[in-house]
Amino acid sequence: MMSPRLVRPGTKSASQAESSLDLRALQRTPGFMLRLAQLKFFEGFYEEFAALGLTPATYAIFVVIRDNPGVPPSSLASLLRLRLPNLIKILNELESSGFIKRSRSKADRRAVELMLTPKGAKVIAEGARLTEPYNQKMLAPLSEAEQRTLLDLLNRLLPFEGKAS
Amino acid sequence: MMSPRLVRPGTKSASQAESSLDLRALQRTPGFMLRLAQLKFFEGFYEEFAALGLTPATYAIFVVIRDNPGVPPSSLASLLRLRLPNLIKILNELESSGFIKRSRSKADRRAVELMLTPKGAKVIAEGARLTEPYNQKMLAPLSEAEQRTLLDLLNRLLPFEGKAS
DNA sequence: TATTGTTATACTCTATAACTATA
DNA sequence: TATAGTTATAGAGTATAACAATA
Repeated sequence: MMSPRLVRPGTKSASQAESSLDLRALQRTPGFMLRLAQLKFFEGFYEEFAALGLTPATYAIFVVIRDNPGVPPSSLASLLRLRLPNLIKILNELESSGFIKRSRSKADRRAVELMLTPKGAKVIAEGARLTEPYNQKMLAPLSEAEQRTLLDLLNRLLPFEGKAS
Repeated sequence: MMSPRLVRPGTKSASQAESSLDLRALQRTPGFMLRLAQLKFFEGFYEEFAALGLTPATYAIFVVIRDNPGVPPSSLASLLRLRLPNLIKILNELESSGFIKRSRSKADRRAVELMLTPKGAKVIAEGARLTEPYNQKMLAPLSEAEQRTLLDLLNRLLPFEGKAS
């Protein structure tokens, strides 16, 4: 050991323990706080949905196809803010695993229509049952009214095509 | 061209135009909305701060070192939610570019103390002047009261060591 | 010629293992 | 033995370019 010091053992360093850092500037930085919040939600997601093999990306893909059967990959990509080639790679895996199927549009034979298979519908149905408890766990520090406010503010912040709920 | 149709030209597909998709489930999903919001802030950041060569990561690093001179890499990493090896790589670049300097702690010669050089201090000072207009631009759809509410809710959501403002 | 989907590929970000030096 | 920092490296996520089929 070294000479006696005023901070308790377990702190990182006498001069700059983590708990004594000045973080006020970052706490007032919305972009930084949004990043931390998103990391929290994604880490929690992997824990909660790991058993189903769902990732945040595949969860969102399943939900959009479920609610919009026949949606083309291009719409799905722009909606989820994924580049089309990156989405295609995921769709290839989901199709070869039997969760979705592709078919060619009769009206425009370039276009692809995406559908859930029964297997895919089953997975997202099971995932949907985990969604509420998961969201409640992540949002636990906020009251129900505050949770609604947060969601509303996020919706208003984003330039969505369709109007928010 | 094909036979007449009811939707206007320019829409993606007669059956599933983007603007007619049902997105309500995702809009009620906080993790998804947080991801979109964070993407918006990061894309806006790169546009606004590109001239200074700042990224969201280096901006945050500069701010924490500025407000906490001597902070060790390990504290910085856990604070910014970066893995230490990944932070070290960034610190190496920042040091060899002359923005920060490392020195060994006298009390514990394993520990490194990070400081801004005058060059680094100048960059973050210039960056700080862009911060308010940038945040206002990103948060424009919200009133000032709503902006404060959003920031407050995000702070309350996160298990911060130091108390929020 | 323009659009949809696809492949190939490169680049950034993130994660893990192992090493050095100091304690 | 444990800790702080560092290196090397692998993996995931994201980006652009180019091509095939269809309009």
